[in-house]
Amino acid sequence: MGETSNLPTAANFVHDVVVEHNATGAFGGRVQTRFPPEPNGYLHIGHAKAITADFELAREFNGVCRLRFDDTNPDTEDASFVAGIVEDLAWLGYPLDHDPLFTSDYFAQLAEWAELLISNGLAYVDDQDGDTISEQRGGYGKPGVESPFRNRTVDENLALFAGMRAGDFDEGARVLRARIDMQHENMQLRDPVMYRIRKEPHHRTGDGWSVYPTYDWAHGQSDAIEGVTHSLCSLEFDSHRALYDWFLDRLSEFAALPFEQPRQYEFARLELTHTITSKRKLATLVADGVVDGWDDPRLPTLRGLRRRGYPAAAIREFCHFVGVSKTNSRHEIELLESFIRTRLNKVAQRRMAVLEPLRVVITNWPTDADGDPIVEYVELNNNPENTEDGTRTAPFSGVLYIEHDDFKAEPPPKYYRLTPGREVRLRGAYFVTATDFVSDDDGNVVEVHVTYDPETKGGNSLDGRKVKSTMHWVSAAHAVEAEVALYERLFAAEVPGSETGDPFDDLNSDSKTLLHGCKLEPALAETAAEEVVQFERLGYFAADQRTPLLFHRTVGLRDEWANIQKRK
RNA sequence: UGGGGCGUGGUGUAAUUGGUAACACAGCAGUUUCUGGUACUGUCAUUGGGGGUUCAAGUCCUCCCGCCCCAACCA
Repeated sequence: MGETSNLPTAANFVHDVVVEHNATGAFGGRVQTRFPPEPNGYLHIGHAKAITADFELAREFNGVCRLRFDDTNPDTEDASFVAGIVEDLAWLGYPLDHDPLFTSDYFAQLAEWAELLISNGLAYVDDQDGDTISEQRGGYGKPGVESPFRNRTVDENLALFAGMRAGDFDEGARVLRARIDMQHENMQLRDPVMYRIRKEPHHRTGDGWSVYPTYDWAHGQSDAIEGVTHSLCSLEFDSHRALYDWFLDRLSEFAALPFEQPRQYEFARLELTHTITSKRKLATLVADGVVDGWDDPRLPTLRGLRRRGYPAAAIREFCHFVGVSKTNSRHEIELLESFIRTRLNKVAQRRMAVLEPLRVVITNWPTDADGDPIVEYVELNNNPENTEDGTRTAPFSGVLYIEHDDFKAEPPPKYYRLTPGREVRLRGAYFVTATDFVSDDDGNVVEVHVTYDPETKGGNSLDGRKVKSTMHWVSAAHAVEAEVALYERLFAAEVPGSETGDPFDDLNSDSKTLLHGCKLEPALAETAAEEVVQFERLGYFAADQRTPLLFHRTVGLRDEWANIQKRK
């Protein structure tokens, strides 16, 4: 987490609010936030922004931020998500220093407070069904209609709510509603539902409850119980703030709240181009097998990004840079990728790997007494950005693999690489000149013949002669075979669904390419699981967490040659 | 249709709170380079629109326009 604090100050209006509060003595200088996911899915990049906003705000003011599971809906929640979220949070850089909190731990307190509101005529049991209640709510600019059950006596309400709690009624038969104002211009205040009946067992409380608090009734009260001061949430809860305050205001009239009343602040959620952050839609992609699970490297889930090789620190830096504001916006995925590259450029070890191999024979390479090509070992830098990472050695011999794209029988304009008659450098080894090539029946080049200049050992010419390009290579006799997964954007459109309204219409059917028979330099066989290395000239690649010799392309290098080709 | 939020370059975020538009990404043009990588240089907006106040407005006033959110017993 330390790195983040070294970044320049980014936009954060909540930060400014806290500064203001501290200046005026609000909350006694205390800052407490919370990250409140519902355990009904895995965390994604959008959550990363909320997480950094919550945790970093607390950290900056020496406050505390705690994880609280907002588990008020037994229909959708699952214990496996609880564990997954805790794990992802730790990976992101926020390991828990406390047992996670659960809204379900406050169910008893919440119910007690609900009875307090009932006793003061501020809540009532409604026997109508959802459709009726919804109709009576009215509409924007249209008045609401009061429920015929709105004026039940306190005793009747108390008895009925007790019955709801006892499980006397079926799901949907009754709800507890706040008694506010059916004509309120803010629809949220038109007698919102506080409790509904659910018979589904809860992942923690089991069959202990048959009524469950709604988000609105649970959230502010949970914040108050914990002593949260600044309760951050996304923009769409803006209209809920009045309700958040109403509950707390009323409650504080009848009960002593343990802390000063928390306040809610809304900020814009993080949206990125070429991807989606809807939990429901991500779940659909997983369920339909469009991707290979929640940790598919194409997904914006934290576990997907992790598997893909995105460094947690880079994600944090990105979130910090993006800041906290109220403007609805969508960041270009390229910005995130630039943070990934910047970080990886500093730390990733350089290696040579040939993804689409083309056989190269050095026709003048010397042989030993048995007639076999001799083998030399060349020394290579592990990381030009950090000489302390030292060097390694790679075997070089008379038969090699180079990238198929690195040879063209007929070079296009501005092509610097190998082509008949041209001399190039094989990184760290020798200058070679293409003399000939072999094609198959379809005209595809299958082998290139070159001659090498023994005077250029190590990759430099004695006469100062320059070469246009330096290419990576792998010795055929020593190559380690591997699989490499290449990823493109999961969604072709910048804004998935912008045309048809359905994001899935913009799914890119070619988002994954699995390459077999890739040739790696021997040092790559020792790559640790999850380590990200740079395949020189190609990009950053992450070793799979479970399968050895499987690499995922994290992100490509910036590629000017690709831009040149695109322009044509 | 009522209420609320928001509009600065291709994208996102700034602007000492009225003082002459900054940073990053992307793009383009170059320099350096044993990665067409990195690094470095240059270039790329007059702030949704109109009117007003002022020596001075992205910042204040006013009218208009546009986008987003709210009528789940989801969160």
